[in-house]
Amino acid sequence: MFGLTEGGSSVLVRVHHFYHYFYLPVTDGIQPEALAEAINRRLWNDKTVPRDRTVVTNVEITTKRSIMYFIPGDPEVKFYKITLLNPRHTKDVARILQRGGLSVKKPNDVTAKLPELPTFESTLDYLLRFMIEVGLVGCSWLTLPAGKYTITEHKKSLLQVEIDVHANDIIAHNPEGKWLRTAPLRRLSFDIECAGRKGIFPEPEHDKVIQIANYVWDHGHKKPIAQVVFTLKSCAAIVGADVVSYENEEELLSAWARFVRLTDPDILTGYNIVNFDLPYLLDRAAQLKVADFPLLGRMIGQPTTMRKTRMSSSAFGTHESHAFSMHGRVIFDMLQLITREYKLRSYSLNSVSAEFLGQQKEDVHYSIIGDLQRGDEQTRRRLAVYCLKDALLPVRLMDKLMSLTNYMEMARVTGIPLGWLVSRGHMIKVVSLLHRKSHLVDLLIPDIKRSGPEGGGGDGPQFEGATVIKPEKGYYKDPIATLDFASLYPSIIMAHNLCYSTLVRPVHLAHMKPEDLSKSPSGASFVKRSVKKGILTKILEELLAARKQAKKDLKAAKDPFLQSVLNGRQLALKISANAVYGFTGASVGKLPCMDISASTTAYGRQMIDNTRLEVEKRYKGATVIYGDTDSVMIKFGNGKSLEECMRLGEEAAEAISSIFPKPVKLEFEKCYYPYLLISKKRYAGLLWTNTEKYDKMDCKGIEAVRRDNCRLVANVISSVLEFLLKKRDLQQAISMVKKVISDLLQNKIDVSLLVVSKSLTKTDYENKQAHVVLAEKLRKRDPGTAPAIGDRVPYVITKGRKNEPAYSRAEDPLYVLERNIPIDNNYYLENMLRKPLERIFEPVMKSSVNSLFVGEHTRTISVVTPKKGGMAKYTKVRLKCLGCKAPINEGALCAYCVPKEAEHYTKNLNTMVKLEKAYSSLWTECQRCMGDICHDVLCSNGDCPIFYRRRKAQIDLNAASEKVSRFGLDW
DNA sequence: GCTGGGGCCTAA
DNA sequence: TTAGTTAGGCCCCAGC
Repeated sequence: MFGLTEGGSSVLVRVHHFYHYFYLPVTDGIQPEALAEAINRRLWNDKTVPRDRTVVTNVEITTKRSIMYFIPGDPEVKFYKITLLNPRHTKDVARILQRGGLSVKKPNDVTAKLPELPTFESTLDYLLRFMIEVGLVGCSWLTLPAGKYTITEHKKSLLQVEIDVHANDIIAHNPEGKWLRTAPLRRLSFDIECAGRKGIFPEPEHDKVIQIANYVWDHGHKKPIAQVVFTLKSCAAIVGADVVSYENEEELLSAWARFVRLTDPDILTGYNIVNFDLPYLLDRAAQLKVADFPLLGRMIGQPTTMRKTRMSSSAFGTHESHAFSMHGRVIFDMLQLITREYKLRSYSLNSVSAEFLGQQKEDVHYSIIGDLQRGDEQTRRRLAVYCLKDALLPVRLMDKLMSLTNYMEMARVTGIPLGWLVSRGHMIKVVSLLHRKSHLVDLLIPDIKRSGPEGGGGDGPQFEGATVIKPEKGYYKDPIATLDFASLYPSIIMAHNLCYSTLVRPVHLAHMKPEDLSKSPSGASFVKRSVKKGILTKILEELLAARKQAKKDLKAAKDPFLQSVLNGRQLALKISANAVYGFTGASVGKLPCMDISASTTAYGRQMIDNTRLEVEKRYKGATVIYGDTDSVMIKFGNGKSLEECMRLGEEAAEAISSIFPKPVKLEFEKCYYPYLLISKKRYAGLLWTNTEKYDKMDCKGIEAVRRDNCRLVANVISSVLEFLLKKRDLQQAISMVKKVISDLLQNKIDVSLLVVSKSLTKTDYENKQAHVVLAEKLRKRDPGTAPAIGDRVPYVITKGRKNEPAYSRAEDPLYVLERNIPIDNNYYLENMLRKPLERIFEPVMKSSVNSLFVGEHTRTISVVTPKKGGMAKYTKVRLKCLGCKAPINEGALCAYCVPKEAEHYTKNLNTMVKLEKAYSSLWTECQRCMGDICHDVLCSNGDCPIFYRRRKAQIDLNAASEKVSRFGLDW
């Protein structure tokens, strides 16, 4: 175990005498010793282990029950507890028993062949088994009593203290009271820069690592311990940071690895370090044969290794990733964390920093990095400042988002180690909770057979889900009350005692008293809690009780650090409670049980139906206009005031709650007033929780909150909704839309607002799609920077050739900007803006919605000649007179316009001056953003609207000054 | 021009 | 070696 003492010294605790084990149901007549011998012999014969090795050290008979099914009379069952010397062989031993055919000697000397047998808990991780048995949860404190441990003399690790202890002597503490606070874990945040060949994205086989910037910052401290940047070649001094320069790359790498060992962080962080910085460094060091570089872990002489992984889940999507063996340090990549926890349009460090920290960073394109490196110590300093910022931002994000605090609390609440929260999915949390609770009451968890890839699983839904009430679409000027079931699925599981351990199989139903049973609407039977309380019920009750307590403590807490810990805890408890239902329904999981999940949703469907009936029965003139899963939206009648609506909602929630079993609770939470209901899962309204002032505008499922359209659409829809709901001014909404349409058709909209981004989710697609086709195109342009699976691909739709399909007209926004490729404005209007606008205006407009899209404002302005494709290739661009656009051969004006030269010249000059001003103000804005008004702006941040405007301004300015120069009046 | 299904993303 | 669930809207491609 790696950790810290109260005084802040780092400690490695080496735990001895804890052996892994699992269970097997007893076969009559087979003695434990004989079973142990048979298994060991089989392992020798199979040459799994050499003959001098004893794998199974002990088998004993214990009395337990399986967690699966309630059996009439709830009889105890005998199991062999099979203990192994080394957990590594658990799988081999379990497999021998599962397959059957093991020859075991009976006491009467007859040899019996074991049948195929189910094993129990052999897949439980050894580490988790240890923690459960000792009562230890992740990120918690433990005591080693004086005299019960020894301090190791010959250390094998980098930690300050190394201790040997017997597993039985460890005293674990619940993270409460005195043990609530967390240890000040040391974080090292780093970022690398690399460059070599011009214009090519760096590859570790060819391109050097030129800088590594670092922040060492203990969690909970106000200031960093160190800010260090390692550079290749000299670098001018940076105030507040240490600069260490090397002439040779091998030395640089070796020195950084030494720095890691010296600062010895508990947590390694950064942005995309898992899939870029760390693999790059390890590959590069291998290439250069820097032997001591991989020694980044805390165990002396144990190098860090890396392997590629591919994780996919419906929750996180598919991601190709890397796994590292780095003992004693948790790799906490902020990119990974943020993609998991937040749904954003873009996950670039820039965009994420803007979103959460309100600050941008200079985004230096990789092609410029090489030039800065090849310059002098000043340009390298420039790069180092940039690199340091990239190392700082991840720590800032971690603190701002409370990521570490929240994750540590999640580790405590679910009992798993911190690192697992980053490297594994949601299921492991429930597995841990299930094992912990089961262990206390002698229930065993079966190892379920893995069905093959095409086995039991399959693609479609495995059971019926929730009800979505058919919406009465429209715009409601009356207040709409919303009633919600609080924690619906957890409360159903508790109310009906749904659990693995309470499920009764059909064959046993006849042997049970009917009054002990309840049958769910989906047909499964469970025993009532008076007979046996389910494990899931217990887990959920404890989670919810703990959450109540955490919220209470949070209110009472004065210290902001403790407040954040407690807030993290109540959040973790809520997430964990909600994960239980999903776990039972995860068909490819550790312990799926469709009877539980299908019953849960079936009860839910019944409850929402009943709620609706009750509301409409009890309140004359009330209608449930919509509802989804756990909520109903009620219109109590015409002309009701907000106060009345709230009072009725309150009353209805209270009254109707009583018809459901405890702890189910229907709550009145809010009113929508006014309310726009577009369709199932799509609505918007002003949300009121008091009668004084609305809380906010709430949008669900509408384009304004979706990430699969461009910002222009989201912004316009948001504004329209604001006009309609807040100001209730249809005319203003209409004129705003007309203005946007007019701007769009006249090319006045920023490219950044037209960028669409979609996730690349797989490799083989059936149909062609814009983001997929573009990703392929980009791969051909530059394989190094092309989007990978799991990335979001940004694009704009260009004009392209005539009749060219939309998917092949998608183009990289930066590419479009640089080459001045025309954008298909009409496509944006007709295919992206029109339908969403129609859907929103339709319920509120008396006249035809079509009027929005015809008229003066839809006049198109002629656009620049396409530079590529179409006929442009074959036509030579001819000069045109700047006065009357007549073709001319040279100069600025045709013969007719020459007399007015002074006038035309002044006009063009004024235009140029105006553009110059616009450009320079954008330039200043960028300089301000990068925090340096003395240097060139190097930023090319594809997420920043200013960047697009600045580039566009530059292009326009160049065109204008080109025109002015054609007059040949060089002053 | 219509329809079905793939794909994406969201609600809960 | 690993992955929480179903319901549902809507855009676009592909095929007729």
